[in-house]
Amino acid sequence: MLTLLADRSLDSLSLREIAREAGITPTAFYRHYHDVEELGLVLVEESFRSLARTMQIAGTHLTSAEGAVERSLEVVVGYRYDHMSHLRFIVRERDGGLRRVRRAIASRLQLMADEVAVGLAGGPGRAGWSVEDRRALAGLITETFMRMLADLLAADPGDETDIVERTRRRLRVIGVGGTASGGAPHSGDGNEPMDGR
Amino acid sequence: MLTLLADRSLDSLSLREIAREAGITPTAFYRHYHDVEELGLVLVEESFRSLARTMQIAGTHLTSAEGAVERSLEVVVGYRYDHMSHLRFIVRERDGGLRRVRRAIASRLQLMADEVAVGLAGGPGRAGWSVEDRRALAGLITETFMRMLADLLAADPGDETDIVERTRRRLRVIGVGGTASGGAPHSGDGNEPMDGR
DNA sequence: GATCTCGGTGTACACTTGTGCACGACACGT
DNA sequence: ACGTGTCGTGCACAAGTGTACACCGAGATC
Repeated sequence: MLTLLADRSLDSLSLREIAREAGITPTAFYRHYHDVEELGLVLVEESFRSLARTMQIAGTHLTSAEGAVERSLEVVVGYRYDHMSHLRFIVRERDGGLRRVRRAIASRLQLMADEVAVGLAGGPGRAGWSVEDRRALAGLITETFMRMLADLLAADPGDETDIVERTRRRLRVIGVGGTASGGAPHSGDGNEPMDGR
Repeated sequence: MLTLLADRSLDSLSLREIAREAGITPTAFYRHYHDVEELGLVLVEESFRSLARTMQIAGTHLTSAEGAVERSLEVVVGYRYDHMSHLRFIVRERDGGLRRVRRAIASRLQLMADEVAVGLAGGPGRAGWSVEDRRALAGLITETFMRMLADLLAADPGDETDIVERTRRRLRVIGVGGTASGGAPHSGDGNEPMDGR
């Protein structure tokens, strides 16, 4: 089933195609789901089980100071390999799918980000932050990761390191992982003209 | 045509539907485009003309120090009303559409973000930043705006102010618009209720 | 004036689509 | 042993699909 969704959106799939892929007659499909939409909602649940866990782990990694970005990047990039189909489904349907599927995804993502936010509470240099600011930060982090994952799915293999590198830099600019104080992006780790000299 | 795309993805549209909407026979469609995909590419160009301009303006607003976030938010939120159809198309097809359409969108977005990056160069407190860091910042900003726009399209009217407020906070956490120095989110303004703009 | 090209038409064909209906196999509580 | 669900099948149908083909009127070009 998920192989069908590899390069087609859910609402462009016909019930018959799905049934055929499942090795089943179209009528038998009705026994299980009332709708293609209903199938979609089930897939959302299924997909988020792994994604939420991964993001949680990546988030807590970001609370430790040094090498934080690296480790959480590893976790998320690894997810991309292990759960490609689920990921692809979420990424594709998040903004494009049927309305109820979209809504389901949005609410799971919200939950996911909030979990990351509580994980962030223990982090260094963020003692004085309000709850809302921590949620905003968690939102930025998860969105940045989600963007990376989406880009990785779309890219051909050669561009992967560029994408990861870009994400690394964004995280650093957000102020996580490098210097505990946040703020300007970890000035001084070379590799760029830095136009200062 | 764009009314058709209001709640359907491009690759779920049939050539016949499109032709019907255009008041034309299916065969006549071939005179203009070889493919539905080709139509999609044209729509991408068309849509980005306004979006890129808007984002550019919003970006340069962010370089001025005080009230910066407010003004650029106004610009972007305004865009959502004026070019809803184009926006909807981009948001939906960005991660979900046909491969070539997706690619086209990705490259336009990249260009757009880079324009924002050069606009950012003159900003306060970012004199020492490297080119790459400025690009990362611009990427974060445009992604944050794009997310807001996508969420606005999906939300029902009551939630709009929440979404805008969330975006405001994210921008502040990124470090634009408030204190010139960037860094921790505008610390020192009491903050829990945070009702003041 | 003849000819060409462009954007349009209508018809046709072989498929695919969602869904309704009648039916079969098998597990299971009584 | 027997009803009763549950999950499957096959068949049928009207409607919609992409695309091929032959044709047509208007305007430019020779």
